[in-house]
Amino acid sequence: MAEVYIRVAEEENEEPMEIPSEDDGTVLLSTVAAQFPGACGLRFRSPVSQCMRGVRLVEGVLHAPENGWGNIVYVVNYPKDNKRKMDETDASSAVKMKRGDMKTSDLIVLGLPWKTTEQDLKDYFGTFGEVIMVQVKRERGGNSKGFGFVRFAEYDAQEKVISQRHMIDGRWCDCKHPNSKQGPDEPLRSRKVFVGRCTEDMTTDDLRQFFMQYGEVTDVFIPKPFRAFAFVTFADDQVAQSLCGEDLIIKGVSVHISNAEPKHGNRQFDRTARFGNGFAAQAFGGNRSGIGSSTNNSLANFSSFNLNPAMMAAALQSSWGMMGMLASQQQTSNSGNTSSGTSSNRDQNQSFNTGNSNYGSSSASLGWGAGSNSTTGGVGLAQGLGPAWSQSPLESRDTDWLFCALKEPPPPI
DNA sequence: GTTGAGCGTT
Repeated sequence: MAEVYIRVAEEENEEPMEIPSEDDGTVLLSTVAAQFPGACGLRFRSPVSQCMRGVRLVEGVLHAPENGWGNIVYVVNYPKDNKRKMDETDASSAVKMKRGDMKTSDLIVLGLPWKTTEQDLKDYFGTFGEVIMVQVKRERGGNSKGFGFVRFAEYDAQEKVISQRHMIDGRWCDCKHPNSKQGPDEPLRSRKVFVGRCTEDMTTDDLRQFFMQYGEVTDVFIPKPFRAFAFVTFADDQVAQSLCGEDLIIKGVSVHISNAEPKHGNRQFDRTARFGNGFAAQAFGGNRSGIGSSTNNSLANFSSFNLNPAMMAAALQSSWGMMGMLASQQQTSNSGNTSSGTSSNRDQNQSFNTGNSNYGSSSASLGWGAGSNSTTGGVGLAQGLGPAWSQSPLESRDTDWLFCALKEPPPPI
């Protein structure tokens, strides 16, 4: 079947965006989520019954209704009511927040393609709000280090940017508060869980799509080479904590969820991070600012039932478990390597364009940013448009998994 | 096979 586009919108009467289907006529949830971060499914209004209907979702693959996708508009589903629309996030929460918490700060952008320039970053992030500083960190020779920094004028743009992943020049990138800024602002209760007994066929996409049913997932990390565990970070620490101790079934396999221990070399939250009950957090005043932990989540009030989010989710997950049993072995390599930019290695085996020496200093920032540490003024920008680089979005750091699988050395670049 | 990358002028 030829590629078709289906029309998807955040609300029924909003302008739809066209999302491409796969060759077999299905649509990957990951494709939808790339445009609608946090999406966990689709629904549509049946032309016959006039009722909303859910689109069948199996193993992260959305299947067309009986008569094909047609020309109707599909509406994005989000976990619970966690809609991530910018206008909604703040009107309410901003009121409760203290002023000091609303200042913007520099964000580190990880996983950048080597070829990405300051201008590229400004163009991309400019769609979220006014950008007052961008930098791409470079080696002395001018080669990108694969990360950079960005700062926004508006706090809500920053929040939005942190809350999702970013496709920049063909790679998935993550924006976070840099380590240098985290310090005591790190939430005391970990939003990250350890997922033990993983199998090798679990991709970051699989885990993201699975765990998204419990709440917004902000990061998935799978060490490479395969080590049978993973880390999943949620936007909300309560969600993370509620899952600890559970044995969940993913793709037919029972995985064990437990607290993520502090990373080696990260002293910041020794001790306190392991307490899941919130005691320590409350003792210290609980709600720390900084790391965009969205506090107004709909799962929080589960305590008024005798049902915690994990229990509720356990009921909801059955389809995954069963479908996983049946389908895991026949899955073709559809979403395989769209997985995370956060779990790729950083080998430097790529063809830098060494002829490009336009970068006078290691940082070319949009220099006028208030309070930013820029020093170079804006000149770097105009020069940042380098020569045409190879357009291949796949870089060698993305394909280590492939070479592992083939048990052959990588071919020469 | 159950605890992880990379973090900012030089």
